[in-house]
Amino acid sequence: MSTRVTMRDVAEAVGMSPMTVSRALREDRTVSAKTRARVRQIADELGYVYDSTAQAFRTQKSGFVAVTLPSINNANFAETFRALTNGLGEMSLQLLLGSTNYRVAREEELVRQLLTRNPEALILTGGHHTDATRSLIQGRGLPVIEMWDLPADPLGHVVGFSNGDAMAPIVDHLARTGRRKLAFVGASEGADMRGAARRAGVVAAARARGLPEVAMIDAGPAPVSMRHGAAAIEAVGRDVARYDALVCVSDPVAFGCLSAVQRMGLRVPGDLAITGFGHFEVAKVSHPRITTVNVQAEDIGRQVVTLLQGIFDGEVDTAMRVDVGSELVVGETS
Amino acid sequence: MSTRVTMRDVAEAVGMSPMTVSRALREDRTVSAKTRARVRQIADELGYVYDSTAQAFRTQKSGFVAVTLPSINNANFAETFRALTNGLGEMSLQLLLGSTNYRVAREEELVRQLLTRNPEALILTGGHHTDATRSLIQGRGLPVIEMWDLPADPLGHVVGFSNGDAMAPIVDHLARTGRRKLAFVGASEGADMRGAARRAGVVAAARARGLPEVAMIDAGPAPVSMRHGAAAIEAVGRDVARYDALVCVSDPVAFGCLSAVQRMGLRVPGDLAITGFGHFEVAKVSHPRITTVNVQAEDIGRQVVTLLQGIFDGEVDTAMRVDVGSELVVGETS
DNA sequence: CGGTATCATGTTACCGGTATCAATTGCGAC
DNA sequence: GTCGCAATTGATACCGGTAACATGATACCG
Repeated sequence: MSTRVTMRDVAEAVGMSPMTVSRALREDRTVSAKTRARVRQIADELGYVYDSTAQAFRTQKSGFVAVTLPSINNANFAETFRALTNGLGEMSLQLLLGSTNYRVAREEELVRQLLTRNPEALILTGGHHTDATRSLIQGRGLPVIEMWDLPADPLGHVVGFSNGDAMAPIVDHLARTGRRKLAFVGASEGADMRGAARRAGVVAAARARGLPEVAMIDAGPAPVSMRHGAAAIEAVGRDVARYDALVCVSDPVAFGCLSAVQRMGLRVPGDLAITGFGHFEVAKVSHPRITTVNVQAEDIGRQVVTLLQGIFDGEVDTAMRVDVGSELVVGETS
Repeated sequence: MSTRVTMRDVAEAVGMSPMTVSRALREDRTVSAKTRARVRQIADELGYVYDSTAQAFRTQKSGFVAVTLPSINNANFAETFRALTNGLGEMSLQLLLGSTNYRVAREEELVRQLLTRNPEALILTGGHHTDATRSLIQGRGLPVIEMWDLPADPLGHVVGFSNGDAMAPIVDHLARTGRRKLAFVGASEGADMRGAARRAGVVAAARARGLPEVAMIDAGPAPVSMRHGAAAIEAVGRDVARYDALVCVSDPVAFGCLSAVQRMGLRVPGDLAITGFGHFEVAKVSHPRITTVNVQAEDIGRQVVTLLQGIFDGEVDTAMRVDVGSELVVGETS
């Protein structure tokens, strides 16, 4: 069994102390250029691989930033994640990702697990958590950022937008173009809190505009996607024509609805308007293009990075609340 | 500064040694049930959080399995990832994810970084790597699994399918239904090796069936998705009608092509057949449904888990090669 | 030329768990 | 009561880096 190559081995080969090797490999300028080069070369020759675990242990800095996402199969979250990876990578931080499948209980378990890795910050998607999650997080000095939401009672910092408020422009737009009988298509009440907030936003906006009560079309438990939207409309059948507009919880759901409606021979937007949420690629590409709301997923990631930089540099003392906003993008389905 | 709660603190509070606390928290049956319960309770009261870093350091087992994916914004990879998360979670292993953006140079950097975390296994998507990556990996005892491909010269174990061979049934199907003038729509030569393999598979199959040379429609650098497919077809314009069939590198690209073609007023499959790859949701839901190839992304994840179990249990000595296959799914676009 | 600043390197201890082996206790059998 | 064995618990060392401080060598100053 060839035991692994450590700094000590490199040091011995170089004829210097482990400390010097450590410094050399970290580009410490107190080590002479000559020594540094020699250490590098010999480390390579021996196939030395640095042990981040030991470093994390000794320095009590893991180099990890923990992130929870409801689902990794979501273009918007993926974009945020990519922005985080890039931004934090430049700060030599590595993302430790966990996916909650839209369940707060799973989130709790995940946070528990992630915390044992001693992350330097915790980034949660959404603002709803179990009490246990909250108490797990509180009290440690750990910076916490909730994103993709603007919770009323945040755990720490917040970078997001109001899922409820974001729906008002859609309802406005539909009302202005003469639609009155709206139906909301989304997941069943329960796990997806951002979806629920959007639903509530639609209901409130419709009331404010004096529209009739919004009908609810249930697409099943979260996460809901294209096929759930299509199946929900198929279940409703041609009765769907009794609505003026389908307001969907997300673009994939909207696309599912669009396909199902087209399949029935109804015309969009002639017979029925359809709107989505999230500015997913499918909304931009589909025929007709789906009216949606752009939430600037990438910007959320970038803002989180900026915020974390400020936190690590000690420039942030109070809990920040960044509203990245959202904007209506009118397509061809309304 | 309230220094963190350690096992020693818990031990002191309980009035026992840290060793006993360690055992109690790990459900070691040599600790009496009474002691275990007391330790648990006091640990909770003190807000003790276990330190996996210390454990990883001492035991030299990180509890990590490193995974590289080309892109996390891909439903198929996401499905594999989910299967891995679930399966490995049951073995108390945590995934350490990195995304390569379809670039082998980025993969090299990523592998280097991941290896410093001392993972217990390394799972790579695809079978093409830089020489440096290969030499980084070789020689350590680390189990390596390449997935989503069947490389000729594997690094270790393999769970995947042949991207080239998977295209033959598509070409067969198109040829049988009278299509002769095929065009392949995919990323430019370069980064995406699985895409290139698919392209080569189409060219080879077309030759074998005596079809005319396959035309190439370039959708730009990888990763290519819906909008790149659409843009590529828009660039070609109505000349696209000179082809019988568009064979696309993936379902999202196929969907982009479909939309663009429909937008031009051409009929699918009347004027033109379109095929995709990957059995993405969009292929099942779009109107018309896209003919595609099902690659069983989830099964790949499950097989990798099974394989890893075998490896950790010492039941696997030789390099395994698991072909999960693929199957044509005929839709309405051909 | 002595004294001090600067640069390069070394020594020691320690981060928080756990493997290993030793010690103690409890209990039934004889 | 004593012995033997199992059931518990404890003591010690160690995993591989690096912070903090110490040391030795060299340069530079008046």
